[in-house]
Amino acid sequence: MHRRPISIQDIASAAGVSHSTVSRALHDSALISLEVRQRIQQLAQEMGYTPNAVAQSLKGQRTNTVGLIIASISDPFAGRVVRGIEEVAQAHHTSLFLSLSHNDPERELEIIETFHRRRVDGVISASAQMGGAYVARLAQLKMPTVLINQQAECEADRLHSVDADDYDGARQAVEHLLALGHRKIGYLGVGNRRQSNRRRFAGYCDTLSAAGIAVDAQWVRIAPTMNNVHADDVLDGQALLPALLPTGVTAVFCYNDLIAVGVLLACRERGIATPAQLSVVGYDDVDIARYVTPSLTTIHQPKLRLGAIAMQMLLDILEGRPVQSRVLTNDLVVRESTAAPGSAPVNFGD
Amino acid sequence: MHRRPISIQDIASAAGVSHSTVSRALHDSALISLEVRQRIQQLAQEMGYTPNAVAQSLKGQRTNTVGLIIASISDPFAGRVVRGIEEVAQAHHTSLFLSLSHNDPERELEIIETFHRRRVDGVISASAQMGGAYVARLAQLKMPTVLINQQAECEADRLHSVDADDYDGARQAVEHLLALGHRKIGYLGVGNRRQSNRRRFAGYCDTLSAAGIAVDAQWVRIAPTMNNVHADDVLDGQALLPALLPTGVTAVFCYNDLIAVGVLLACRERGIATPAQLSVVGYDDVDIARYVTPSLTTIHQPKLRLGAIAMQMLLDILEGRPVQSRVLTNDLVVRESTAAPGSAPVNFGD
DNA sequence: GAGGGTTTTGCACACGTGTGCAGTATACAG
DNA sequence: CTGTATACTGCACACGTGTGCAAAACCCTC
Repeated sequence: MHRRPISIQDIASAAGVSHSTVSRALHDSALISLEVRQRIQQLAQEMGYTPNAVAQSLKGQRTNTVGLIIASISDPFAGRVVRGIEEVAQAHHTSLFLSLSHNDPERELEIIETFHRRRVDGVISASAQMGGAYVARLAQLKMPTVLINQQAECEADRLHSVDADDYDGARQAVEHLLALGHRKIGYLGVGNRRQSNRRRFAGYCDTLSAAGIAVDAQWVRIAPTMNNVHADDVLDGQALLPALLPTGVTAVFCYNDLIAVGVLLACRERGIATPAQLSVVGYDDVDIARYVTPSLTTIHQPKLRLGAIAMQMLLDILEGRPVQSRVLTNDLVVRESTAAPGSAPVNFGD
Repeated sequence: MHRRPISIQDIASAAGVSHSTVSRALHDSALISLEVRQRIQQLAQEMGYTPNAVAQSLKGQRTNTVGLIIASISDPFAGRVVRGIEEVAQAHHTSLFLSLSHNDPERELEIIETFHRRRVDGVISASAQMGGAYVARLAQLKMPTVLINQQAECEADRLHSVDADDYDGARQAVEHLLALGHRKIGYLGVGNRRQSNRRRFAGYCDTLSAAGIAVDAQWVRIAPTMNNVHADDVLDGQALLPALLPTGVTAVFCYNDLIAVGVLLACRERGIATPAQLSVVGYDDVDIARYVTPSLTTIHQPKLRLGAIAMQMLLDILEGRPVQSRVLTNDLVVRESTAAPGSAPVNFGD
């Protein structure tokens, strides 16, 4: 029932020539007479021939295929990045293998092995976890790799990265709050994306220190590391906020927009007015940030560009062009969730 | 520089046997003596051998590869569906090719051709547009296909679908509003997803009719078809609502949650209280629905299951098992955006 | 030690495509 | 008519893997 698709051999038989001639004719090789070339091309058209990319991949050493590792596709941040990647890939006739890691190191290794089996030309990883073993294996397999938002130290020739500047983004967020007059500023982070969390937290600490404010350990809460799906970020934010309230913070800087949304929900439950009683800053500028009430002040990451540049970088590596890891800048987007500290004290508990 | 990965031939040379023996040994064939089998397996391990899936695909007629067509990855609805698909695929050692159509029929055709070139075992499409030519080509190429939320008429043997019941979902939404006491209920739809929009609209019309209410054409607005990216759904909802206000509707049923979010934003701009002055019902139950204010009453689609079942169905087709298109049921989720029609009249304009 | 049975291995081909090299046909010059 | 340059085409191999069939090696029995 599953009759196989027609091959150049079939066309060769029909045209009364050898398969070599057909192969060359379809590639418009000057070795084949114009007349024969056109006849074969038309015949191929009529017979509905589609070249077998698998065979071509086996023959040549390129598969025109790239493996993509994403932590969670439900994360709105990843969605935009993937779109940027896909657009560039499509334009260069490269197909994407999609795999979700759910921030599970074991699964990440499996995915790498699968990609290697499939002989992908390269790998793009936007999976935030990045265990050491995982990157080590990537380097060992000599698969050209571009990491997104992971700031690889360029260990190997084939390991590159494109990042948005987490440290500076955090700085902008905190300085915005300082400029509004806040002095007690909390930080809500995550435990399962250590690299970026560490950098944003460092930006937060340093900026406060530079302003002569000693960071109180009570102001900082990190979500436990068990949950790795994105939806839980909101729950985490919601669960983490109460612990922060007794400390008297008038503003909170969140690891990302979803945490911030959780904070907003928690405030709503408790009748805490935002931003009158508590200012909230997110990170990423995902779509949701514009839709919640109040709309979120946040740090905008150039997600589409992040993806597009990563893909372009990978193509450059494959073509042997010189490439250099890049760090993009983020921009503060001021919306409604931040204001000068109000007179109303935070009402914790009831 | 790009030394090729080692092959079974390399192992054969190292072990002093033929490549056939290696191939059989690695497959634990009983034809090979246990001693040789173990020796070769260990050798393969030591040499870091990874089977070449491309060659295997060429030899066998299966590639263990599935093509995935999604309208837009940024659409939170698609994200969950993809996750369901990916989970089942991963469990069955099947890799996914991801392509985004942006609801562009021309692009959809290109994608189909690419998938065919790559000899994917099957295709899953969650691209809502579905031009006729596109499905026709799929059937012509004899690629086993499962459509999600497109209710294919099972034209060919290989064309199946898994859907959530749009008509019934719309019925539930409207009956909920009727039960609350609403009589004038608007509908905000989209122009670029005709199939599902038509079905939801039909459910809306029929339910109102069954309740003895004649649908006023003024109550219905469909977003123009130019924009196909998801983010614009919110803008469309925002832009469409004003036209609806003068008609005196006390509730509006939206094609999806994003449209509904747009409606909420428009209401906020104009000082219209939701749900006191206007009840809003969405569709899909994406995460955002829980995060906006007021949280959205909506129709929950089993997105994860939709994807998982689609993938499982495709695997069944490939294994020759009998399969049947399925229609899943949706559930009404009541939240804060709906209430009995208030006394306060809608204040349109200023 | 020859014959028969069993176990183990290698040869050769297949999958579909691309390409170096040799071979054939055509044209042209001597 | 022979020799040579030129245009065109086919042979044969390669990519890496899997498999039917035959051949080789081994064991056992008479």
